[in-house]
Amino acid sequence: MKFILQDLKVNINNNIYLKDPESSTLGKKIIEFSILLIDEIGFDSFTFKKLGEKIGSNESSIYRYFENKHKLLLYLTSWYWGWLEYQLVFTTNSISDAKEKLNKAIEIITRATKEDSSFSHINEVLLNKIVINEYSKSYLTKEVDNENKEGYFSIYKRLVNRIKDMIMEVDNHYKYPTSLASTVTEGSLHQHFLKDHFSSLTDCDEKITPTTYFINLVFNSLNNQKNG
Amino acid sequence: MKFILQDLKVNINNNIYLKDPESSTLGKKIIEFSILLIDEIGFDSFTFKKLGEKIGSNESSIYRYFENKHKLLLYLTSWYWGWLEYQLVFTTNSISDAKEKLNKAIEIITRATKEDSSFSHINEVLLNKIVINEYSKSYLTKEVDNENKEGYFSIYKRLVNRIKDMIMEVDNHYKYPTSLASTVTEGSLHQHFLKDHFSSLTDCDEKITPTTYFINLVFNSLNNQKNG
DNA sequence: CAAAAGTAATAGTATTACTATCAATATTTA
DNA sequence: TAAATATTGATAGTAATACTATTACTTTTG
Repeated sequence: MKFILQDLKVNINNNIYLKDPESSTLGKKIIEFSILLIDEIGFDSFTFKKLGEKIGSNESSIYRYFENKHKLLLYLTSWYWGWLEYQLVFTTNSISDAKEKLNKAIEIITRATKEDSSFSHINEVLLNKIVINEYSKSYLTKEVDNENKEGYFSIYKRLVNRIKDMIMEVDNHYKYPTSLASTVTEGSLHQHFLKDHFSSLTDCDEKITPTTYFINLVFNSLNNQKNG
Repeated sequence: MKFILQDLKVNINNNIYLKDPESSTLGKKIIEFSILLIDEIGFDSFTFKKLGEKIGSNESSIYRYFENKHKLLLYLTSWYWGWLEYQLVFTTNSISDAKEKLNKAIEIITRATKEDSSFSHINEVLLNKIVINEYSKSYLTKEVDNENKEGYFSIYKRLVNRIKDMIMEVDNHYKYPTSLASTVTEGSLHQHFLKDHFSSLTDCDEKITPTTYFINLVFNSLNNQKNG
């Protein structure tokens, strides 16, 4: 898997950036160190000036790649969801049994990223943490409808849609496959957050993972005589 | 119900404010118009200066009530959850059947607020919208652990805990009552948001409400032979 | 080797997020 | 009712943020 992922280039809507960060050394540095810095100080305190200091570059150089830090967050999170989607498709592709396939899919989207694939400038473990802590901020804005129209969230939407399709493969009488898919995707981030900061609001801990919980939740709902 | 709610004073952790906004006319004006203004321009663009202009008061006067806008958001959302908790307790109190009780509880926490009770300076319909759009921002911060220790989220935690208890009353063998309770509470806000901005990520619309979806989700999981 | 592209440095603006001071006005209490 | 006290408003000021513009230097490429 690692070998194949080496050639992965996530296709990100090119209106999110002004200049493709993958196209230059500075661009890659911006991505690499923005992940480290956002993880370190949080997105709210993160500024292009601080990032510039960190990479020994000028603030104005960073502005040539991204209009503002919001767009950078959209870029990072899009990359993350694209990376997850790749794993999802790659891993579940060969599974013919619908239940087994869905089971694997839930596992992939709900697990914590534990290993940095280390071939690239992107630290996936930290990026996963950033998505848990900051993703909501990318869409809880007054501009969300415009940005959605522009296609800034299309990778995420495609991912949720894939889960929905797998749910329907298991039970095409279940009435809420889309909501269930979005509940698992977003709810997983939330359960991870609760585990780290509000342990009294979750059953998840070292033993019980969000994966365990969500697999149980989903399969309880599917092919269940109560759901009709 | 309205009559009783008239005397409601939600008990908010007094470290959230510098001076109790309920204690003066200006304080109440701050609460009343901050709800209108945040709904109008969003929390990110909201500033105390703009609020001051709106209520014909000085920026510095508002700073005497709240340290910053983050604390004001904590105040508003705490009030909202306290108000919901009151409704929950009041409405479910007399119900003896555990399933019926849980059903009613889910209804209360997942429904959209449609009517402003209009007795007070607080517009609950708009406040509900603010909670949907902005609540996550109150805890997705680097300060969350300290603020949690200070008790800034205790009303929310107590509410989720009440749902958890009701879930356990219905099925005390179910393994994830706390996660299910937090999934419903947070997931409900999320489904409402999706309904308004990402309709392709939810089955909820005018006909299917988040209430319908979550009641189905919860009762499929409880007393289900698969859940063991 | 010259042109083009990319990057850095500097400077500058408007806004934000406050703090401090003092005067004016209301309210409380002796 | 006068004095004391609390509350609010006005003004000013600071440091940081979120940019934009210009110019010059450096590297790549044709």
